[in-house]
Amino acid sequence: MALLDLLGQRWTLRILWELRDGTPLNFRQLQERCEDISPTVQNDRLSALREAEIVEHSVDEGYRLTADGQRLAKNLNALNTWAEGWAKRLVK
Amino acid sequence: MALLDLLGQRWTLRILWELRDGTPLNFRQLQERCEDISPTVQNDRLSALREAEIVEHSVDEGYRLTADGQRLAKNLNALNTWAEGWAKRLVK
DNA sequence: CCGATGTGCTACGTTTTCCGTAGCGCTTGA
DNA sequence: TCAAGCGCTACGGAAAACGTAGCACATCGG
Repeated sequence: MALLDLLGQRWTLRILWELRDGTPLNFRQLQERCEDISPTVQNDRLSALREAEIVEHSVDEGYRLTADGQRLAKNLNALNTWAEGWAKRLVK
Repeated sequence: MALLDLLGQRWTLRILWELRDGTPLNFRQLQERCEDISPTVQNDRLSALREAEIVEHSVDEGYRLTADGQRLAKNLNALNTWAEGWAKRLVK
């Protein structure tokens, strides 16, 4: 599972999470959303995601998911649905 | 998303991946499956996953997914289905 | 032309995390 | 009694991430 190597790095999932709804974000917008990410790591992750053709960069719009990336994002949404129920059960 | 903090650590996804089919593994078996994980980190992750009630430990059987964990694992399987097609597209 | 602003991105010293190896304390079976 | 297996930990070195500052470039108003 090469995917696990990619996703199992700090911030990778978070970046995909912030891009999941399809609206493009530029470098600094993404940085704000991710709150405490350093630009160094952000760029590392974006490079890897672009290499993997999950994220693409348009000069005038910013970073956004590719078609593949959007399919992946759907899985993240499913994951989130699960996580909401899980979080409730944990608190109780 | 507290879940992302948990999953976005090295080895966490991999551990879940190795436990996904439901058969329990003990500490050393899991270590073999994960190949290069150090016991320190393995124990850190297992502790966190047990805290989150995603993984549980039975003395005579080993580590296995909880009911919640199995629901999570289904999402991982879906992710894997996606990843297989994705990997093919990348190579071409 | 010239500064102000916004872009993606990088340099670099510090901090945090992870790794690798060895081995502990405990239980079980011969 | 003692060897083997269990979960797990100590600890020094290596790797990754962080935080801050700022670069090079493009655009736009004056």
